[in-house]
Amino acid sequence: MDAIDLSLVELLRGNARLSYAELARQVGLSAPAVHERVGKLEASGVLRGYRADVEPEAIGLGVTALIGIVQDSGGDTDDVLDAIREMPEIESCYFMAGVESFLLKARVGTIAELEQLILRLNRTAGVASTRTGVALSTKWENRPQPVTPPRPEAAP
Amino acid sequence: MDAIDLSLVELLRGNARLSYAELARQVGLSAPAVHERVGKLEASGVLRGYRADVEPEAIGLGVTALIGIVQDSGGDTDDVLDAIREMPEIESCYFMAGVESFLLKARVGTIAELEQLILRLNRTAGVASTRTGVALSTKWENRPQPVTPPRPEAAP
DNA sequence: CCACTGCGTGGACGCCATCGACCTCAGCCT
DNA sequence: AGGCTGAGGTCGATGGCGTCCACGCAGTGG
Repeated sequence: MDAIDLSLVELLRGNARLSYAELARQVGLSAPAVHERVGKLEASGVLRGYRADVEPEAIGLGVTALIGIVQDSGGDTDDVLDAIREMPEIESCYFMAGVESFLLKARVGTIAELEQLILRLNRTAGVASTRTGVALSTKWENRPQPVTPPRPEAAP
Repeated sequence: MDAIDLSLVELLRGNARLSYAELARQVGLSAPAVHERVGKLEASGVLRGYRADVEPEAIGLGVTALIGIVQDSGGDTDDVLDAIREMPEIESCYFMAGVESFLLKARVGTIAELEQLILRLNRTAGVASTRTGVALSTKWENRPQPVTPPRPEAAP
């Protein structure tokens, strides 16, 4: 992970469809060299994939909600997690410090579907209660941070 | 936005680096036809961009926090929004129903940086208070929903 | 009936991805 | 010192891909 790798990651965060030739020009290497570096970044898990950023409303997902989950005392966290994982509407899942064990981001088409989702969550074994807030609008999402300050790190 | 467009969006959500030729094979059209369709989807804002999905720890962003913002009574929402927008650590920003006007997702390198960020937010004009929860781990994030059920919609 | 428009195909051509051969340099062993 | 070795780069070749253009083929309105 040197400075060139960081540049590549940065460039691909901004536009994942850049060609290797274009990346090569930007970082001042040859295309095969960039090809190999990107391959290694993928293999090492730094680059986990490439996703199109889609306008949610365009694909029928106009309702966004943030849902906090309070666990039953004695409930198994992994069981709850497995149950949540089976719900495709849950786009993100964070395990949190605090009273609420999980914070979920869900996207559905309608408020009625959100209601169904919340009912399903409340019915899930290990879930004591939920608290959901509806997003009136998404101002932005997954904005890539401009640069990576070279954080001091132990050399391998 | 017909079924083929939906397939293209779906395919690109799964892997934004698929070639037009590969997309063409998958949807049963020629490469130029796919090229044109994708171009129109981009122009119409359905496809907003293509992002590499990066392991945050790998680029020095190991701390994730969710922050709720309560506005001052009488504070201007847009002013608060503008201030938030200037903070690069805020990756997502939702305008919410409820006591907290905004729900932010922030990523920073260290707890110390998070502290600084929270102080900055509390110092921002129009912000009455903040409430932040730290994510102990991110189970998953921005998982693409499997398919889009063809939701009934008014034809333009 | 015919022109127009939208949307597709097929062909052409230059650029790109990718492979293999080779180069260079640093580190290390003898 | 000298040479081995491995990492990581360039260069050149080639087959596939992106992209432009001309054309075909509905469906539509005058």
